[in-house]
Amino acid sequence: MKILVVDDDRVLADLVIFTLRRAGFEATMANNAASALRRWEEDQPDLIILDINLPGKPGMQDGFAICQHIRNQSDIPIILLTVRGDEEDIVNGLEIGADDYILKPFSPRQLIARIQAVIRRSGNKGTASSQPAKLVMDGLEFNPKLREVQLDDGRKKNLTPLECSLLEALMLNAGLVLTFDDLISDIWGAGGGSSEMLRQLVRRLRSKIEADPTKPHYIQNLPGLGYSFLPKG
Amino acid sequence: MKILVVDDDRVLADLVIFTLRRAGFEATMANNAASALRRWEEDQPDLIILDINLPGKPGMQDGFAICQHIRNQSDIPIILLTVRGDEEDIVNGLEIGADDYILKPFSPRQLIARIQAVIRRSGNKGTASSQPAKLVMDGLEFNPKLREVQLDDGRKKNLTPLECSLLEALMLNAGLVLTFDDLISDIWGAGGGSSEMLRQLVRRLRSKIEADPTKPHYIQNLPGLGYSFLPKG
DNA sequence: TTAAATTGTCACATTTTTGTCACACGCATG
DNA sequence: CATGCGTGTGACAAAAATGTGACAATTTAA
Repeated sequence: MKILVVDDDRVLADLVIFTLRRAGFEATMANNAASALRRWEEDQPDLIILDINLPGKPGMQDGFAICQHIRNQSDIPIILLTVRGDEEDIVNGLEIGADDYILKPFSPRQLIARIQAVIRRSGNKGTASSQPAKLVMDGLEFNPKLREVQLDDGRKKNLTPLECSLLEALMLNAGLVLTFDDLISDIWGAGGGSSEMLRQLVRRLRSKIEADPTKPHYIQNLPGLGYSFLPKG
Repeated sequence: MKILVVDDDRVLADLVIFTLRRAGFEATMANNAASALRRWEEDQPDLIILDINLPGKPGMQDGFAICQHIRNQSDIPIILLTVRGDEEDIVNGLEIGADDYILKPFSPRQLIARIQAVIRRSGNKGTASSQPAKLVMDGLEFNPKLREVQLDDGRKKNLTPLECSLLEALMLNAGLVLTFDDLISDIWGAGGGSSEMLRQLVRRLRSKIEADPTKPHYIQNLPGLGYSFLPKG
């Protein structure tokens, strides 16, 4: 999975690149519009992270223009970087075809979560190597591709797309606590979702994978914190 | 852990540096805005302590501007230094992204405690793969991230958010005496809390981590002084 | 199109956490 | 001994967080 980071702020771009590489992505960088377009054509990335405030010559290419240009040629996922407060930019960006946005400042974990959410939503067309075919933990076999789980008693259940996202997020971070906000932005992406929706989703997933949803074995709640998959590890 | 101290008052800055180094941190200093920005880029500190009253040329960079600039580029923790009374500055500072503030004058212990609190809060947010930090003392393992303690007999207990704050404050200052007021303002923040609430909290925490809450081993009371975690050492 | 599956919303039950009150206990002092 | 002070304890109420069921809205498939 190759990712192109476009940002005129080298420090921030470096930080993003570092985070991406640590998370196992290939990452390249462009610091201005011209270089961005060149990289886009030469490197053929699978995803683009684009600073919307990219400065351009008057009337010439800036972040929006790049976004539009690329969107006209491909449906490659685009994630916008923008500073808190420029809500207008976000709306514009999403309208011309960006897939998600991230507010600066952001935490590395947020960044990775968003990227994976976007990749998942846009259908995993990339190399299939990024995700393991099957997640198996404590008797629970989960096949995200088939959206199917096999319980420890052998029964199989089909999951809905959202249930899948949730279980995937939880199992990929098994033993750690994911906050409500982590999960919400992971599952529904920018701005979407609510804690109410998450609670329902958790309920529905539990009813499918837990032997007794009243006393959850896999998905546990840490009051005031969030949810965790097999917190004991 | 590298810390950058930005303050135009050299005497105070020296005192802070001295305190930090004694506590095992690397520390560098900047006495004006320009130097602060240079250090920020060159030294790549992990945390910044910033005097909000930093004088700047009219219309040019002062403490706020630096805070904002840095925050736009990174989510590095920023702690503001401000004199008692300038509550407005605090609000402004926190709004543009500072993580905490310390009122001057402050005790060295307070300073270290705040720094560790901020590090704990903002650190560990990193990749989901990072190991949760653990505090281990005299057979008691405390994982603030999971809000969980493991007793010396292997049993695990989940702590509530407030219980966590209390245990955190106590363990980070193990061997020292924390007064009621120290603990109250640490747990409930300025203005909140009461000694009654603290006594209840201590009771509830003891009932979870002490083998015999009647004869507390970890959390001891020093009549007239406050509480202390393992006062003997 | 209908019907089924999926997702979202609302009202309310249940549980967990936190705060408040009343009182007991030890201890020092007059 | 009585009194006051600081602290520990238990019971209970208030508040917050989470779980649940019913049903509406939406999407999907036939």
